[in-house]
Amino acid sequence: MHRYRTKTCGALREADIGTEVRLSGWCHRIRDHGGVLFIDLRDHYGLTQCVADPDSPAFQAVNEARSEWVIRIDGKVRRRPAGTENAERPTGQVEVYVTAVEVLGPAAELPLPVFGDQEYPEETRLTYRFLDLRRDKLHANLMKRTAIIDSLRRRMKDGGFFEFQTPILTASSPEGARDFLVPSRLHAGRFYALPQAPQQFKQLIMIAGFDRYFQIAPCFRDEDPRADRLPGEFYQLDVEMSFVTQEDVFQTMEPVIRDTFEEFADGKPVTGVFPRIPYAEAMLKYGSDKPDLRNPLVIADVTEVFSREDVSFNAFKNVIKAGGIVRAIPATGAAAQPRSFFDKLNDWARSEGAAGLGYIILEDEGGQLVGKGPIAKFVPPEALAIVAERTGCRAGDAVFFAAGEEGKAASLAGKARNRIGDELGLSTKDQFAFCWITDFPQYEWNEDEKKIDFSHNPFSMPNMEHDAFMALDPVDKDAILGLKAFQYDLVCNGYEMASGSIRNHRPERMVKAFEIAGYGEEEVMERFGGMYRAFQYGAPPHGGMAAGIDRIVMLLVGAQNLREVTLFPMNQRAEDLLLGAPSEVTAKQLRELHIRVAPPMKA
RNA sequence: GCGGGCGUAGCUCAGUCGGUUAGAGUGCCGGCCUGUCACGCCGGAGGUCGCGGGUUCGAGCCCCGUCGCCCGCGCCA
Repeated sequence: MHRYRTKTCGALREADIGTEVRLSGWCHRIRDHGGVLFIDLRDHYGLTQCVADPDSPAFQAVNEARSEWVIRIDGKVRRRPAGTENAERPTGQVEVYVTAVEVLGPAAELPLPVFGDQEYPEETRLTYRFLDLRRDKLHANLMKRTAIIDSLRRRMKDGGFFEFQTPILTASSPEGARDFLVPSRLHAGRFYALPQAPQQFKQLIMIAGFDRYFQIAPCFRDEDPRADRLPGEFYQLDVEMSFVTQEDVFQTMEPVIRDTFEEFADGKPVTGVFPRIPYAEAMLKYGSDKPDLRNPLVIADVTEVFSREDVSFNAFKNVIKAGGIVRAIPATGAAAQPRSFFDKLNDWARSEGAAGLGYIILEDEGGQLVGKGPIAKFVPPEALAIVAERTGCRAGDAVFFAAGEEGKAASLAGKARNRIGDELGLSTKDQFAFCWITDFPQYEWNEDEKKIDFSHNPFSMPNMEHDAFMALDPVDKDAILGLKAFQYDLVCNGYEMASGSIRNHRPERMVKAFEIAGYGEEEVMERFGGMYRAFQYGAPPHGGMAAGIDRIVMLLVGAQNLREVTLFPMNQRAEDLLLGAPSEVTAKQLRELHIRVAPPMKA
């Protein structure tokens, strides 16, 4: 007989009745009836009810077992007495009558119960992550994660992609986030960096001629986390293809993502053909470059309406005079809402730093559309009709207005759209609503530093014919800021799921692109010398994307936080509470690395 | 760095207007119980009310400070 087990705790069925088995696992629940004693023995595969009574030679030993002890039991499989079967468990028709017990690993009193689905504080959960991971929900989430990654990997391989491993110790890179640095022992004062993404490597792989690359790649960024952004490290499905247009990337990756979602969505609908929304349109209609398309509300621009002579609402007129805009957010059916609904949204807008959210309630009076509410009296019927037409609103609806500087008003309108949709229950939550956001601007204006910045990825290809781009005047701000790129995001339910671009693979165009953003040729050589050199020697047109694995899993298991789909996440302050990272190191280690610690001065 | 929420038994929480010895559930320990599967019943142990200071006859509760965690902002091409 095997030292520990002949069957797992999820295996026994009626067919096994009468056989002698050996099981090992954790004592999940113990029910002591004095004369008869039940232990639900748990392992990765399931639960098996084990029974002992005073006739069993193991009765005393079983009696001493406690929650989460790891024990081995020997026994005989038997049919449960009629009426005591448990239909909820695959093993529920049978039980094991215990004849021998060996304690393999006793457990102290638990700081975190494994049984039940109660919520516990993050700190406790992370400190005792190994216990937390034993719990049903988390265990299932992590298993789903591995299944999803298997599925993605299989689909990529079936699509003709090859999986490569790129370096983890690499050079500090040009991406926007802060790098994690690793001091070099052999080179005093120099540092490796952990990759924020394998961006340059995957492009070099294309230049090396491997044609189609993918990797389930760890990425490292030293930035503060959010519920949908893990501290420190996360995984991406990183993809790159040669001789492709943006359309090819969409055609290749859309089925991978859609089919994976359909496979794991438990029947929830998944977008069949992902709509493509240009960035500018997304900012107008949804006030965001990651719109939640489960929400049916569509924002409209009504700047023109509030500029009309017959509209006398000076608060908006002044905004428009100062170069601002007014956006209208429909609130379908909101006319029936109590006053507090409108006040709450207004208070929220103020808490977001806005002056407020104006609104008009649309009502029917004798067949005519009339406006109600604080600012309705400034908007005559003709103007109101235009607002109604633009927003698709009718009597019984309400319209909210966000006014201000263009970027701020659009973003406020977007957030208001989310809130209004939620408050009115307009979104069908149980679905996966995808879209591609396309035509991102190549550059954006950095107001703080009064300069032009790359708006997304410095390696992406400007959407402009080569000669025209090379002829661009770097000081022609309007032309530069109007320039679009072959740069795209994949969005699902308001989360950015993937981001990618067709790359700028011509060295002279790369230099030009950086020149526009204020980098001299020398600096480009210094910081991106490897890429620049590679582009000199026959670089194929190429492009790709990277999808956030953790976020995909989070959506598919319905979790609100990435920690629910990560084995050993760090806390909000990027600490590993279980193993104690980051930690201090010895003076010897520091000497070897030529490092001296200079702690911040205490005030 | 900033804003918000939280911090009371191993764990999840309650604690009224500032007033007796700080409670419940669960877990733990002991006892009873031969068919439970969130077993049931009886008893017991278990507290620096995050920490420091202040106001008060009296502080878990009020005030000031501080620490920790989470959420958001900044940040994250």
